[in-house]
Amino acid sequence: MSEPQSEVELLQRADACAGRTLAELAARLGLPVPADLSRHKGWAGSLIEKALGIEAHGRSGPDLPHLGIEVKTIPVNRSGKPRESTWVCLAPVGSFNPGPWRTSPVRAKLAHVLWMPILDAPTLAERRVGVPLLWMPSADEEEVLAQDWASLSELLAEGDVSQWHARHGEALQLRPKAAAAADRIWVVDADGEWVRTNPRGFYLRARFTASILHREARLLQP
DNA sequence: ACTTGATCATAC
DNA sequence: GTATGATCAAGT
Repeated sequence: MSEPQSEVELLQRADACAGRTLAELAARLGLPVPADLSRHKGWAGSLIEKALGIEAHGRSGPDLPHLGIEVKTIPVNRSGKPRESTWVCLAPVGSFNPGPWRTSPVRAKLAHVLWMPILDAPTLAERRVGVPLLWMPSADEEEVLAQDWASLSELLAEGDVSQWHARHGEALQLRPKAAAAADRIWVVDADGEWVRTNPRGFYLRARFTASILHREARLLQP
């Protein structure tokens, strides 16, 4: 399958996934379904990418560079509420000039997102794809994100690593992002000293993505 | 129940 | 090590 060449083609493929179980999509692609995600955390996301004809991995930037669209699966419960926060990108650390929201890596990631809800079920194989939603931040959403970016990027630039925790931010938050808690990077702290801390990344809070998905009244087609 | 910190696999 | 894809599991 070639990559979707237009937004319409992408959305047609996405709609074709709606209502299908992960087992059905995997079978069509000749892929095994793991018993659970504990050691295959990105499996559903990769499965959906393959189902949409997106060439997985090997490139950075949006999933569809030509269309400028990022595809994200999001696990939701039976009520349609997100079960998890959403990974955005690695956070720049150390002394740097926090640029404006407009040119930030967070905005680059979130400018256009095709949300693919994955509805919870007793087993992984039985989970179904919900109704896809192509999202662009509204003016209000963008303002919230811009403000979070301003405050969080300032914290990062200041170098006070004790403040690099998950409790800041209304929509965006900072969280550790590494293979293990022991992973360390070097940064210049607020006193100009080199210190070691763990890498951080930006995540979207579940509250925020819940408000996005709320636009789609029915997450599962009849 | 929900949030925060920790973790898993794979490609390059 | 960085970036892709995320969820797990401890803490509150």
